[in-house]
Formats: sequence, structure tokens, C-alpha cells
Amino acid sequence: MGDMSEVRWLNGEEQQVWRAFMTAVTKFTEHLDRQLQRDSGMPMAYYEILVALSEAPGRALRMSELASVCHSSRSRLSHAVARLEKEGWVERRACPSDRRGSIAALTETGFGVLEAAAAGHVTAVREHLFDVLTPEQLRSLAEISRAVDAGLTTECANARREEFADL
Amino acid sequence: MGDMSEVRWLNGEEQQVWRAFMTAVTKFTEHLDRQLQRDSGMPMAYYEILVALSEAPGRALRMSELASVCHSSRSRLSHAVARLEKEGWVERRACPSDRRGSIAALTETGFGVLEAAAAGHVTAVREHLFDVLTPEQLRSLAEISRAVDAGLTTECANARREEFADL
DNA sequence: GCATCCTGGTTGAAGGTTCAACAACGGCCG
DNA sequence: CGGCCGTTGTTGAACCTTCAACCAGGATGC
Repeated sequence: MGDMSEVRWLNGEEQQVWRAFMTAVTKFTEHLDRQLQRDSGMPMAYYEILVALSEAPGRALRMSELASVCHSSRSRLSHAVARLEKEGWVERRACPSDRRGSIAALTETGFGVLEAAAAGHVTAVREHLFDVLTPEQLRSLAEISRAVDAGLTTECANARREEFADL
Repeated sequence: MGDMSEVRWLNGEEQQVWRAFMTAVTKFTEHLDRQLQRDSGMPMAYYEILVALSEAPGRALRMSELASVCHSSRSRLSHAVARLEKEGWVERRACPSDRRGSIAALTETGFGVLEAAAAGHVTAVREHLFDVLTPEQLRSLAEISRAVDAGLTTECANARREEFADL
């Protein structure tokens, strides 16, 4: 925890930016989530798991790698894969090199479901993100995203360093 | 549903922007949510309810208005206020002008909790958003947010129009 | 007045996420 | 080998969100 003695509050203009940003993100992700749920019966987090698997060599990945690719916790992934397995979209295999390991593999059925879901999802993304922004704004959004991501990554590194400092 | 016969897929560059954006948003909101949960015992959605109430005249709002301010469904809000009421941060009152209505009001305790939570939350927002972006990028982010929001708003209107068209 | 429809709000069940606890395995060092 | 620690993955409970169903009260039309 940093020093809270001098909080740099947001001024009026900053608040406007902040709220506009949060509103847009909330509505946007909610829209995508609802679209996928309605048309393909899965939330966006599950769709991204299928995408990650489909792009992996052999359409299979170890759970821990899958978790890191999807920015997901192990626990969440474990629950999610359990559901995807019950649907018959993914199957679990033993990992030959490490007996702790578990490998999630996309089934043919799962690949088909993903192919069917992709069209609607991509269309929604294009309509509500790419089509409403100019090329200039898109470039800017990419830069902004990378900057925010970088800020969070170094932050996590800092947090880890502080943890060690406590010991 | 629109015509899916010619899906305009994302090219490589577009995919990069898309993934960078989603990664940044996911990590960012997760970070804020975790910070609030850890330091103040509530998720961000609940924090925003308290904020909305604190800014309303008399620190009270009707449920439906509160829902629209917070971009929340009625159901979600109902559950959330139930929890906030159990904590003693919000109380429900009858609405004098409409006997169906229910009014959520921030308690003194709730206001105190909000004040205590605000410092850490605003600090996190500043560190991971405002501090990592240039003034130019912030202006751009505001424009982008407004454009996306507008795109979703007209889309909702279209959806509603299509609903009517079906009848 | 009354039938009808719409709006405001709540509820319960089902599904998703988080957190803490745990079991099982690998790696390392004595 | 044997003890110890870090990693991998799962589990169950608690919590949050969503969805559909529902009740109660206003609004409209006859």
C-alpha cells in the first residue's frame, strides 16, 4: 500500500474522461457478452479459451499456459474447462512430461462451435469498435492500451518486490 | 440478427489492436476490482452505487434512476442494495409519490465507508490510467469512449426498432 | 368502474468468479 | 535417499450476475 496522505483527486475534466471511459467499456463488454451468450451459449471468457486452444499447436495447451494466455486464474480456468468438457467442446489429457500437468484439447465439435460463434462475435466487434473509430483513433487506442498494460505489468512486478521486502 | 453472409474478419493489424485493447481493459478493471475488494470489502459495482447515491440530492435515489445512472439492470441493483442494506451502508425508504417505488438512501455509515474507500480507489485510477497517458492520449481516449458509447446507444435503439418490426 | 397493458421492483434458480484450502508432483539440497 | 519448498491443478463455499417469473401499482381506453 502506498502513502495515502496526499491523494491526487480527479478534477472535473478528469472525472469526465474517467466516467466516459468506464461507461463505454462497461456497455461495450456487456454488449459482446450478451451477443455471445445469446447466439452461442457461452460467455466471452469461454470463447477466448476456445480461441486460444484453436491457435495452439495441436489445438491443445497445458492448463497453466492456457491460463496465462487468457489472463485467467487457475481456479477460474479449471471451473471453465470443466464446463467446456461437459459440453464436449474440450477434453482433458494427461501431460506426458509432467504428471501433475493437465492438457486441455479442443475437440472437433468444439472447433465447429467456435467457427460458428466467430462470425457473430467478430461482426459485433467490428460494428461497435472498428466501424465507429477513425484509423487515427485506432492507432491511438493501440498505443493507449499498450501503455496501460505496461503500467499494470510493472505494478505487478513492484507488488511482488514489496512482498519480498516484507519478509 | 443481421446478414452474416459476408463477415468482415479482422486482419492481422486489427487483431493486434483488438487483443491489446481487451488485455488492457481486463487487467485494468481486474486490478481496480481487487484493490477495492481488498481494501474496502466491496466490488467496484457496489462502490459506484455508493458514489451515485452520494452525489444525488439528499443522498437518495429511486431504484430505477439509480439503475440507469449505474448502467445496471434492475435485478442486479435489487440484489446489490439488499447486500448494502445488510451492511448498514444504505437504507430503503418508501416512495411518497408512487407506491410501487422504492428509494435507496446512503446512511451516515455508508458515507463514511465511501469516503474511506475513495482515496485508495482514486489513487489506483490515477496511477494506472492518468499517470501512464499523455494529455494528448487522454483527450483521444475521451473521444474514443464517446464514439463507442454513441455507437452502442444507436445500436440499442436499432434493436428496439427491430423488435417492433417483428410484431 | 373495469379490463388491459405497462412500469417498478423483488425473488429464486442457474451459472460464473473468487478465495482459501488442499493434494500431488517436481526440484533442490543436505 | 529424505526432507523441504515451490508449482500445478482441483475443489467447495461464498459471493455476484443473469434470466425468467412474478406481484403490485399506475396509466390508458372503453
